[in-house]
Amino acid sequence: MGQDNEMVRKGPWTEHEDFQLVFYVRMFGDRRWDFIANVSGLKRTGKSCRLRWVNYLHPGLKRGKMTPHEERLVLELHSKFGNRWSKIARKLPGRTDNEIKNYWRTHMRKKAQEKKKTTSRSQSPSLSHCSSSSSICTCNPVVDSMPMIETKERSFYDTGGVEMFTIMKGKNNNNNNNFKTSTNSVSESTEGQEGYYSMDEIWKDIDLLDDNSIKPVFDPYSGLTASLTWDYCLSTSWATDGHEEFGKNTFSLTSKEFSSRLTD
DNA sequence: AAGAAACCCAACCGCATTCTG
DNA sequence: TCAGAATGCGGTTGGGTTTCT
Repeated sequence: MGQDNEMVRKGPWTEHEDFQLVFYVRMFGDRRWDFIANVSGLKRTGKSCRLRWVNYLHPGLKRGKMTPHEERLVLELHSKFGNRWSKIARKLPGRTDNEIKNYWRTHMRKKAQEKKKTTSRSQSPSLSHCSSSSSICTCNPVVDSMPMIETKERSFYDTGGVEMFTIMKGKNNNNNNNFKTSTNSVSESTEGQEGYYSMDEIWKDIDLLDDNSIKPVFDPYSGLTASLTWDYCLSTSWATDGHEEFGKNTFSLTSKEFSSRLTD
């Protein structure tokens, strides 16, 4: 948290920041956020990086409207768990707690209230237990039968952290397929706009990093296609004196340096 | 057509929990 | 075992967009 004293960027993320974050998460996994924040050269807190990743950049995220099924599930799960958004999100693959939370605030709460009203009016006991209140039982076989291991459950967002790095170090990246699980466009509204670099494209580029020994990286800002060998990254002192030192020496780049260094 | 209201969602904040040395 | 750091979570805010009047 030493970076708190430095100039810390806040507010909306730029595409270049996104690209950089994805790159470094891909390299180091999505665990050590302060470390990633440091080595990436992003002037963001680890917390901010994590949030951006979890809520926007994660490859498995669904985008777009909730399906009726998801909608129903949210309603039912909320009746079971209350405002435990992360818990609810785990049952809705591709949806984030933030997304569900926002969705609930706008759509569902209103619906639930309406439902409650109509229920109380019509005095229908069969529906009353599934209203917006945080009652305990769902009585819903769909919800209740869904597999969820409470404790050791692996987070949807977890891409593997150091484990993944180990795999990459062995240059066997087959396991990384699960890293890119979605071809959904991240931003439907901006898709196709000129100059907009969608997450699809970012992922496509980053995916290429896995496929070739010389890895092309397209920097949306510089417009350069750079090449970076993993050997270059991995031949440094990663495994010896701790990640931080490695990171400072090798990856502490500003945005511009980031793209230009890659072309070397 | 313009202003107001409602909606949507990304991002921040603070607190709680877990991890690590 | 304990303190500090890191991470996770839920609540809230603010700005952009869409819909309504």
